[in-house]
Amino acid sequence: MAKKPGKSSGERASARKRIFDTAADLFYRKGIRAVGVETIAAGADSTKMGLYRSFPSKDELVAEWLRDHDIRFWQQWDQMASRYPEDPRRQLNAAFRLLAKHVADPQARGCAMANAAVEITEKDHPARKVIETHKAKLRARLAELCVGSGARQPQLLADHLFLLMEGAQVAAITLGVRGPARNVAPAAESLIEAHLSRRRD
Amino acid sequence: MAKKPGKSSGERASARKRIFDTAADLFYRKGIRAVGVETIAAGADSTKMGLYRSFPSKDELVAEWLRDHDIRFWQQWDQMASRYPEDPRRQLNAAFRLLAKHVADPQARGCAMANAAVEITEKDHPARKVIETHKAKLRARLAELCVGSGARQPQLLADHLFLLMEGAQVAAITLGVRGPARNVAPAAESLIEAHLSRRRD
DNA sequence: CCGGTATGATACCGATCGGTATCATAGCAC
DNA sequence: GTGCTATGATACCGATCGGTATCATACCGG
Repeated sequence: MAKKPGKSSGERASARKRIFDTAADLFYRKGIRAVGVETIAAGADSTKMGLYRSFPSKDELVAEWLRDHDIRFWQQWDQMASRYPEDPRRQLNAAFRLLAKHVADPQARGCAMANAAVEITEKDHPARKVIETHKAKLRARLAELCVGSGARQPQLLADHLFLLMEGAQVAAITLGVRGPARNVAPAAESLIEAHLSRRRD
Repeated sequence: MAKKPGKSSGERASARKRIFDTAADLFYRKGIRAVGVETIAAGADSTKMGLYRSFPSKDELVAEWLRDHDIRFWQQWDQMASRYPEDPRRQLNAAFRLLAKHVADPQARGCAMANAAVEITEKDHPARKVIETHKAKLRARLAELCVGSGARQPQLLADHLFLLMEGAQVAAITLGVRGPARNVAPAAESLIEAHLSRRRD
């Protein structure tokens, strides 16, 4: 059996959890390659040896981080979707409101997955398939909602919306919260409407 | 006086140029932090010392690379624009065709500026203002064209198109040429049309 | 009390990082 | 020729990289 906190508040989390959380924070804020394992360990009040007792390598820690990000992402997504059951059009809308909220946070620095894809160029890095799977799933889920919304060309609309999502995240990095990123929701709305209205007649 | 090649073909370029070109290639393909100065020098058939005779630091070399990228980018842009004088609508169209061609190249790995923005998190890095200036200018030029095209809300349309551009570049990295990136041109067309047509009546 | 499990501390490994100092040489202008 | 400029070669610097080995200790369930 693992740890049962016993008393609730003052309990110190496991070294593994502290290291993982610190790594997640530093990787996202400073970048993967910019953060060394020693820095992570120190930030977690542990040591490099402590890190390597819980994770086989830095590369695997990175992959672990992104797997966790993927899980949390879809938890949020499903929770959002469950608020508008049987209404894919509203789910689409809610997804973009969620995204808009995220890119409006001055702390935010884009999408962890996409940023990792930029930094990691080795094709055999364990994080690469995590990233690709995540983004492929996002594309597919968008397509589902576009089908459900009755779009004329649902896969095409899904791709358009996908581009907006990715663009908003990177635009938040380069031009900040006052930049184009803050207009991502109305952009999605335009695109959706254009794809729902009959073409001309 | 500087180098006059004299005979045309077999001439070896200056060490500075070889180093610069090699750095540009490696930074783009492998990432900035993933490439050391020694690797650059070796790839240019020079030495680390040769690199530091032409560039004050790696950070400055990076900034120099992005400045050069900025210049070439706007040269291409202006050349494209000059093919449709007095027709901003067609210029917009041409810009997205140019982008579509770029993201269709399997060699491409997104936007050098945006990728650099992801990798460089130090706020005082000399490359950061290059990136920000470049992207702000892109946003402004798009807005000009949207005004000229008679959009109802030109700045808003410009931001929407900006998001598509950034999104296509990053989507090309994560999901490749067969991913959503290849549909960026029709996405732009939808957005433009939606902003040009009267709202409903 | 005993024995595992988790953890910290420290020292170490070879490799690479960005950056510099020094010496030699090749070409070109005068 | 004499210089000056550009370049290569090599050795070095302290710092950090990812990763490991070893020792000690603290806790916790039997």
